[in-house]
Amino acid sequence: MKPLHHPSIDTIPYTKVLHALSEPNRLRIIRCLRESGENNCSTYSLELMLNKSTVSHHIKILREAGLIKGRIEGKEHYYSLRKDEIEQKFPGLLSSVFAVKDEDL
Amino acid sequence: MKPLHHPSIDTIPYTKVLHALSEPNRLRIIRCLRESGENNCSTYSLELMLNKSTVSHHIKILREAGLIKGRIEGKEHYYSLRKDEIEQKFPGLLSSVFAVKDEDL
DNA sequence: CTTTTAGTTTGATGGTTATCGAACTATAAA
DNA sequence: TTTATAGTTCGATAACCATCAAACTAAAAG
Repeated sequence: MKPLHHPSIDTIPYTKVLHALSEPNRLRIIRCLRESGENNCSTYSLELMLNKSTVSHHIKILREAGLIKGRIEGKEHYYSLRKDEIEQKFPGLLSSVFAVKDEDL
Repeated sequence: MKPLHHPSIDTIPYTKVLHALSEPNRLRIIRCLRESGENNCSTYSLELMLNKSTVSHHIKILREAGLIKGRIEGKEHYYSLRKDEIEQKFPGLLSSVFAVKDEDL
């Protein structure tokens, strides 16, 4: 069980964050995390109707872009938004993401 | 000389806009347009050290994502930001783009 | 200990993208 | 009319990406 790596926000280019957010399923994951605070992968496999390996892939990209952080509890992985850090480094970005209407994704 | 097509902002998904902005050279073009108001392609060929066909490609993606509009004058094409429309549809997004420091792109 | 459950990793596939050079179009200049 | 200039389009290439299934890892349940 290797621990999850969470990059320092300072090392992450803005374009990398935008790229992570520019995939519709990943954007849905981020928006879902705002509502629920914390979720695990099986939640998204169900909600997005994606294979679990695909979800794992998207989660990894979001994590490496500094957008989410993970916590392992038993055999479940829980993820949450790195809200304050992102807001500190890239002010207004997450507000913009959450302001968008579902039908405009 | 077929006229340039500018899609209505209402037809453009947020993820498409993010994707257009997630490429560093395209993001530089957008940020440059904020400063200068209007520019043509040769400006960017020089500034970004890219082949003119590559610049043309990026400009097209930005235009089709609803971010810029073009005006043809003689043999030069001038581009400008669709600032107000974007701000109306996706509030805060452009502010976030302009708030980023050059070294964090 | 065996089985189930949650998730990652790997390999493959089909699609997309950034880049360039060459050919093309259209306007302006000589 | 010939030439130069600004930009688009096309074709090719190499890299990247979203997706899935299969194999793997680790923890919980039986």
